[in-house]
Amino acid sequence: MRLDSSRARRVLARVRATPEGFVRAYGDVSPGAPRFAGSVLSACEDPQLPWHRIVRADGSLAKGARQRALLEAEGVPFRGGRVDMRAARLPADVEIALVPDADADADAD
DNA sequence: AACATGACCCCAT
DNA sequence: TATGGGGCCATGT
Repeated sequence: MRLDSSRARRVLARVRATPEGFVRAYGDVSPGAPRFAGSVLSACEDPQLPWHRIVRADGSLAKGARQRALLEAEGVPFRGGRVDMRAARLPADVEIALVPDADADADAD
């Protein structure tokens, strides 16, 4: 797996652009090829990469308890065993951190 | 060039 | 909400 390929770099860029306290789905960082995102993260050994902020579209985690611990440490909200996507998911095309507005959309719908 | 695999996603039970 | 089945794309053999 070449992490320097155009696609891989695009994925990594989005992963790195995911602000602390938020998450994005595989499909968000790799539109059309969510599984590719998984391959990239699996291959990337960069300890600075916030791989834990990438979760499945339904909020479930690929790396289980370890991933959950990292997310909870950042304040990512959970609902049952998965991330509360409604509140923590970042729009697919956002590349900058936003000021969290907690209850704004937390109970709105 | 064909086949198998994957840190997935969606729709229908 | 939980399961099952089928479809997707990019890679590695």
